[in-house]
Amino acid sequence: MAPEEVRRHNLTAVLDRLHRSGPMSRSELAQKTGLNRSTIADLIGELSRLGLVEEKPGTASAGPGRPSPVVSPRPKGATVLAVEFSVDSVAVATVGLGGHVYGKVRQARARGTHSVDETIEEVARMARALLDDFAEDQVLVGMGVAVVGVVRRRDGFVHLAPNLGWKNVPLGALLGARFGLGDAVMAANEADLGALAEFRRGAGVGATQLVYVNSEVGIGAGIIQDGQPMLGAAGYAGEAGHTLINPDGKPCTCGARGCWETEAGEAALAERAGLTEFVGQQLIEEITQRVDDRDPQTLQALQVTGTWLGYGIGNLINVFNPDVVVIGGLYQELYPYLREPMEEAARSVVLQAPGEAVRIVRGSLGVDASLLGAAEMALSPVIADPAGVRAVTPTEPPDRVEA
Amino acid sequence: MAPEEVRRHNLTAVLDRLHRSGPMSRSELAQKTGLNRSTIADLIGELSRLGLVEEKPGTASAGPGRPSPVVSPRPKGATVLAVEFSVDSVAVATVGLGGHVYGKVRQARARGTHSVDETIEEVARMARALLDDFAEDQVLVGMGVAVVGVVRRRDGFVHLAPNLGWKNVPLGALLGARFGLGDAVMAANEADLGALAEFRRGAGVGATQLVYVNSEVGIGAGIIQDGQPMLGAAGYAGEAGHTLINPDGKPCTCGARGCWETEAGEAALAERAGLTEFVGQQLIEEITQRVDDRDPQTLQALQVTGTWLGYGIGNLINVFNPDVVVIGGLYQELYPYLREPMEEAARSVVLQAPGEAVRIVRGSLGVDASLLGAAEMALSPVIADPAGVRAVTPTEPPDRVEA
DNA sequence: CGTATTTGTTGCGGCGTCCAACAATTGGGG
DNA sequence: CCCCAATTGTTGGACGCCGCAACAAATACG
Repeated sequence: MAPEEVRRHNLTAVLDRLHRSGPMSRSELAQKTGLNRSTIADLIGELSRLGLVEEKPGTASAGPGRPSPVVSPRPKGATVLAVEFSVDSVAVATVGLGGHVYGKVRQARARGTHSVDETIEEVARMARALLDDFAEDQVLVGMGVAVVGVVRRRDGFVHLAPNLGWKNVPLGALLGARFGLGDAVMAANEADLGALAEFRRGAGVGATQLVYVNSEVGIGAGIIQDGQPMLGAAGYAGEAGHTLINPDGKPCTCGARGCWETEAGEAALAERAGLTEFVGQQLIEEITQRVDDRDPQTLQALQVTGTWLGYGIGNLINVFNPDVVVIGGLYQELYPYLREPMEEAARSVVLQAPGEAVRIVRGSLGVDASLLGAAEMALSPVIADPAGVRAVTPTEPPDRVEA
Repeated sequence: MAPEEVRRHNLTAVLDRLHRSGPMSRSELAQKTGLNRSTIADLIGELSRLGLVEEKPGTASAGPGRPSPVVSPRPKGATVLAVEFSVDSVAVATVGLGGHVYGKVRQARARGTHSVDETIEEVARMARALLDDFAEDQVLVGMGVAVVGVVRRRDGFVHLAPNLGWKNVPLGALLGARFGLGDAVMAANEADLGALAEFRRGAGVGATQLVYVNSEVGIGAGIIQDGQPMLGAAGYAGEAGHTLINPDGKPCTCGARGCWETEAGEAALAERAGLTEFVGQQLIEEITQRVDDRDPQTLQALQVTGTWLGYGIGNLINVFNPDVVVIGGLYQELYPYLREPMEEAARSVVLQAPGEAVRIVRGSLGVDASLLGAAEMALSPVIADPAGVRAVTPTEPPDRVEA
């Protein structure tokens, strides 16, 4: 490890703290990082010159002593485009260092197959409005993409996204080309990014081992292991929705039978509730309505589905020994109704030791978890090498098509 | 990161390479670590003064140029006691840096409850013979312990070890006190350590994401994630044997029903084969015999058990996206018979993407995997801080009891 | 208003790595 | 047999980065 690597390491340590925990006094930074006051001063100076942090004179004063200036991450210094391709919507946001959201657009779409090209053009239109709002000195550094499907981390290759009708789509490369961002595009699975977001800015802050359970049409899991996303050998880890949990179960879209998601997924819930004509948000609303009316079939459906959900969660707890399990996706909204059977079922599976320390909680970022996770992912190279920040200038998106 | 931490980091980088990959020329070390020739010379000098490596003059000469001396890890410089408390045996070994095994003793025991104190005394007797063989200048640095049960990593507290009849035993502290090793004792689960050993010195060398499936009485998994053992929040990760895989299955010792190990474990196999009076090695031998005789019930039992084994492995592949799955424990020996149904069942569960790159292989370390893993674990503090090595002197174990 | 306390600032020293020049050693070609 | 190219250990010096200690600045409290 060369001296310059040490420098990078320490710049990262400081910036990472600010990015995660927000504004902080210089002296606090020195304490937390264990670095000397003079070193911190020097590091802050460099980060400030790079435009990644800014200092406001001594706003923080508690007790006697010279007031310490407060250092804040500077969102304009490094902003990313976050994009989410979800089951029934597409979303774009601009997010800066420290997690500041400049703007966010979500566009509902019918479920089913969508052309890749048209979808990208739609994203381009949505992004244009957000990019137009950029300040003069605002620096764009890349793009993060969340996809509801199996995505290879390395290059953003979409192996399979049944809910979009995509197969073997080099999405990362396509977006990079379309926006003129080259390889400053990172893509990953929705659940993995939801996990990252809830871990960084949501219900899982402070966890060391986090399991995020994302339910949309299918069920996916995202895992944070020792503070780092667990990617697997090729970035495909977390496909817990297709673990076998009931050999006598229903056939699954994946070709197997009795997968967790065939028992605990949205379709299973809808079928048990006799509401197969509804999907997504409408299904949620319909169910909520019927719960209020104390409809027995709906209550029973929630009971059964919650139980299956809990079995699968129990399995994940035994395997990962997490301190937090976060329920994300659709079921966030049904959490109050699913909670009891889910927790009971999980308890029935979980061994005593891993069961003692775990909390099962509802996600706190709502539908935007994956989108925010995509932003976090795209910001990570900046934090890993603050001095290496390169601004990218997107090619001008096309003018809006006039009617 | 202070300068002294940089030094430690680089010492670790060099020693770790030697420990894992064995003897290596100086120039090769420089290449692999990216450090300068002069820096390498300095680091080797320090490690040599610490007694952790030794140089033999230019044995390695390929092509023109000045021959580069070969640097080797020096096992005597840091040796550990490795102990394994398994289902039907206790084992002790002395292992030095680089993985050199000085001696190894395994003592078969009947299954069932064993007194903690007597077991520790037995280990002390076994260890004595090995310690007597120590050379004058051989340095003992600690003890690593593998336990067939649920063990808390931090302090070696045995939460539950049904196969030994132990519950809430502060094993780490007891062993530390008995041997006068204080807190230089580390304990962990058998499967976790089997994973570590196969990853470092067995069938999983070179993997990035490894899943080790250990079958003794129950089934446990050990996971290597990005080259590091995955421990979970409290060190209990990997209890895959108690994941629900068949809701209509048999009751499990854990209180639940349809756990993976009730379907794919040793007891299930024995029952299907009609050999419930045999356990462990005897069961293996009996089965092997009957397979040679083409006994239909045995063949069928292997077919069914292999299938269940494969389902669970498939689940793990979907969740972890490993590049290697290593079959360890009892089933290593039945691997040839289990392989086909296992692989077919796994394939039926695994998604295409994570299934493409994975290899399912038989462990190559045999019954000693966990024991060797315990040694690797106990050696890890030396590698993490080579300059901080402290020799420990075990209290003289009691004289052998004369008959 | 003075004192204790905390923290930024500054100059210096130390540690650890890199660099460049040189020496050592070997293989191969004439 | 000798010379040259290639590779690598060795050595002294330079550089980068951090820690330290003394000092200055700014605040709370009595």
